Amino acid sequence: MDPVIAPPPKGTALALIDAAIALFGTKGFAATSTREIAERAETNVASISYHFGGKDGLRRACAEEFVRRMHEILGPPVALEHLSPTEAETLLKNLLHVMTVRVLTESSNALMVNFVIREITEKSETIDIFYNSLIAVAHKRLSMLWSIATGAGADSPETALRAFSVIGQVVYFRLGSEIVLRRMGWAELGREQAEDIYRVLQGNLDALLDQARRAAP
Amino acid sequence: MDPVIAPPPKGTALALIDAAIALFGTKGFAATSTREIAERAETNVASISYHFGGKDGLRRACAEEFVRRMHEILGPPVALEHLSPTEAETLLKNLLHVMTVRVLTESSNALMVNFVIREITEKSETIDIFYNSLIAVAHKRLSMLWSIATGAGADSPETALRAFSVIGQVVYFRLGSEIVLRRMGWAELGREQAEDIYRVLQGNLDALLDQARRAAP
DNA sequence: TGACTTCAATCAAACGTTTGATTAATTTTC
DNA sequence: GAAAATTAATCAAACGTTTGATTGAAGTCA
Repeated sequence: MDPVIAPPPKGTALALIDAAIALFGTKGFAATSTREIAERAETNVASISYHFGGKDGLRRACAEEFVRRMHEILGPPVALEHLSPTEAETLLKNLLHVMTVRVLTESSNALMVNFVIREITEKSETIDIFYNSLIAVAHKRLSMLWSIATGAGADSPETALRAFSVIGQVVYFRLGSEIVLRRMGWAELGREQAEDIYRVLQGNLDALLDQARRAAP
Repeated sequence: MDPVIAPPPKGTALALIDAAIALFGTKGFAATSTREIAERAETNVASISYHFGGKDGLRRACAEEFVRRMHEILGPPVALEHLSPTEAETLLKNLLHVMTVRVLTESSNALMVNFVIREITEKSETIDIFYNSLIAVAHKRLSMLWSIATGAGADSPETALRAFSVIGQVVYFRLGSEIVLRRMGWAELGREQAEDIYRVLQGNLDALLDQARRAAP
């Protein structure tokens, strides 16, 4: 089931992946030329074919690298079974905070998230990579935490959709940052602004938790 | 301030715009060739230069067409000043329902939204068109309704961010539909599924309204 | 007829990929 | 342990194709 885990790339291969993620994230896959990637990685175009078999192979390698880094951020899976509702709520808010602040402010993460969303909307073949080795896991964990914190069914469709709606808020602030900046009169989306956003999202989460607990105490 | 409103395109020009929105929405601007657009519009490539001055001009025309159609959907601006909180809440839910169902299920709208989000994340020059003639207006209306329904300050940063977070949920289900379909085990995102999603989003909205009213009655 | 629109044909530029040569380690052979 | 052979990696140059744009002729409609 689990694919063979290739060793993390180093040297030129890694430089190409870093350059590609940055460029794919800002301009999109099709709009980025192999020459541009090679130039940014300070190597020759032929390196792309040599290391990854071509532009598509590099795209796939970027997806795998993204998954690898996300797993580092998320850390090893925590045993959730014996958490109290209060503990689950704390973990839930921690998760939301990490997602909000790191995704919105760290430019490397921001570019990676841009890249992933593009891949998803373009229905690229890399979706399988993201889905199987990241999203399914992360969404399951989120649903589980929600379930423990509120008493709702962990596998109910409603819980699943609710978890997506929470993720969706964060993703939107990343994608629509250009719009948000204009509307808010912000010059940049830095730490301060991300905390402002988190405060609102945490308020939303509190409201949802309150409601859910009243419905299923 | 307001740009001169050109007459809505007809004939070949309109066919080109329709074809372009569909292709830009599914594959992205850079990945779509002018030949492909012309073929879908059942005309010659040269028509693009003739009618729009080039591929970039067609992109701009697509943005303007999107704004035009959105204004048709939203209808003429309603006077909001004398609404009761209950009326405002009803309008708010209507707005959310229209956004959710139409954006998620009508394929033409879905493609248009995809196109717009791409334009925004690519920081295309068309952002100005969307922002000035649509987003600023829509967001303001949403904030105003929220303000009337809850008593919160209409122009406070918190209200503005809250409005974005509500929009974000809908946008995410459009962009991430591929992921959502897999997780939910759905074969398609049709009317039935959109209503499922709306039920959850309306629940979210109810929770937010409750909380806001308790905070500022 | 005359203004508007569409057409096939053509262009230079940019695209992803491939090529053969070159270099510096690493392994094999005696 | 030195010489020979193999491998991994990088490079400049060129490949054939596709790109967006342009041209001048042909068609359309009032």
